[in-house]
Amino acid sequence: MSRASDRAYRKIRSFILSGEVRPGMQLTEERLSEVSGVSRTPVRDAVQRLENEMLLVRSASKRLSVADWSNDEIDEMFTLRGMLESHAVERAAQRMDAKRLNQLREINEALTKAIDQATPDIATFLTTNRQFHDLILDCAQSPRLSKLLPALIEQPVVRRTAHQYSREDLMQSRADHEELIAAFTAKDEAWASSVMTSHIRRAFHSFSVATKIGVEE
Amino acid sequence: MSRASDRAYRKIRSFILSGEVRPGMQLTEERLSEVSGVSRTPVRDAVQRLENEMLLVRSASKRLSVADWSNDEIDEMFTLRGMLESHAVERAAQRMDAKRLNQLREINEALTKAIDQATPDIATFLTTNRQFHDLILDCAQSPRLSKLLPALIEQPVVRRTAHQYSREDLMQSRADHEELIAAFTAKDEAWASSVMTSHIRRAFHSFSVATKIGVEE
DNA sequence: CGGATTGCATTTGTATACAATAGAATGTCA
DNA sequence: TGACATTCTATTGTATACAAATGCAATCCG
Repeated sequence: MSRASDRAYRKIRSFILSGEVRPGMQLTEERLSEVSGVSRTPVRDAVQRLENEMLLVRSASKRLSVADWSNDEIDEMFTLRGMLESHAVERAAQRMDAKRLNQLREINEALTKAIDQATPDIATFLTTNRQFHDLILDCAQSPRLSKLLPALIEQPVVRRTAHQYSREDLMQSRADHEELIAAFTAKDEAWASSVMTSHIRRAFHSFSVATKIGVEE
Repeated sequence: MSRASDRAYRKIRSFILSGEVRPGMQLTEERLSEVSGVSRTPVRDAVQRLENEMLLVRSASKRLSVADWSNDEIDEMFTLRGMLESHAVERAAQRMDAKRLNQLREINEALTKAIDQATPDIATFLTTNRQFHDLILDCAQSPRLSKLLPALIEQPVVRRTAHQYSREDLMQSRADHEELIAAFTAKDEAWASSVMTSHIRRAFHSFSVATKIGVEE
């Protein structure tokens, strides 16, 4: 059986990622403990984790609310993610082995199946896409990156706009993954790194178009 | 009066940074609560913060110990710090104002005084150096960077070897700061960014020499 | 003798009661 | 009426007791 603090963490996190609780909304620890069915102690653990991921924020008076990001913060989030994932992919290229390379290929095949349909299966796309990035992160063998990156990758704003992505966006993602695999096969760190940089920035562009933000009017 | 969890955090943190508790050393929450004079509840808060900064780690069985980093992890820590501080300095260059520019100049004058002596005042050097980087971080106006960077900057391994830095290292740091100020004055982000990149990498080199690590034998 | 197993001691995890504090509401007086 | 002080209330912070889990060592059995 999992720990109560983990259950609370997952529950609150899913509320935020799904958009069930809106950015800026005020929360109380007691309310969260009711919702997640555990006492305030493990809730406080969970809340602190979510604060560190910047999904929750505390006002000056320690009151709790769901984070509400400015366009500048979202832009920077993608920038940082680009820098760190490019770095991760360099490390991964140096440490890649045949077994994991095959796993990457399998994951990307699953991803291909998900989008090669009349109506792309976005949920599966998101899951397999995440698996792909997670496996790379695993290959990078860096505890620090493994701690920092997930908080930049899993974001409510991204999650909520995913279903608006065009087929071209999804196809391009798949192609990027293919190229990454090629770079890994060639053990070419610089190639892998540059592909990842554009992969992430392109994701930001798709996101911007989907949400109409990031374009000065 | 500060909160108990903050007092515990500062106390435990100072033990780690000063080297009073050694890397790899096992700790218990109860022992820490005795040492810091508060109950286990705020100690757990403090410990979670320190875990996030990777100064403390938990084993698979949730037992607590002081982090002990490999050379690879230290190298990467400097790499990440270089990437993030270079990014911070770009943002800062765009947002710099006259008042803060003057503050930077004052801080660097204080730093100069600290090292222009028969025996350089390392403690003051560390303090003012930190002030310099903190003020830049403040100018960058990025909550995310403000959360991530301090954990990369304040590190026990660095702190403990600081007194071994040569006068040349200290003078070079001062010169880097001067150049950063010049870049800020010229509002030249790229200049500022590149200076910061070498500034951090040079710091890693000084550190490596001081500790004899990072050199394959 | 080696390896699994059980029981005990240590340590972490959780619930709950209470203390401290910040915000809101109410009252008071010029 | 409006600014200020004063309760009152809602919320977070802390201590403590107890539950669960983990490591360790003695024990048992092959």
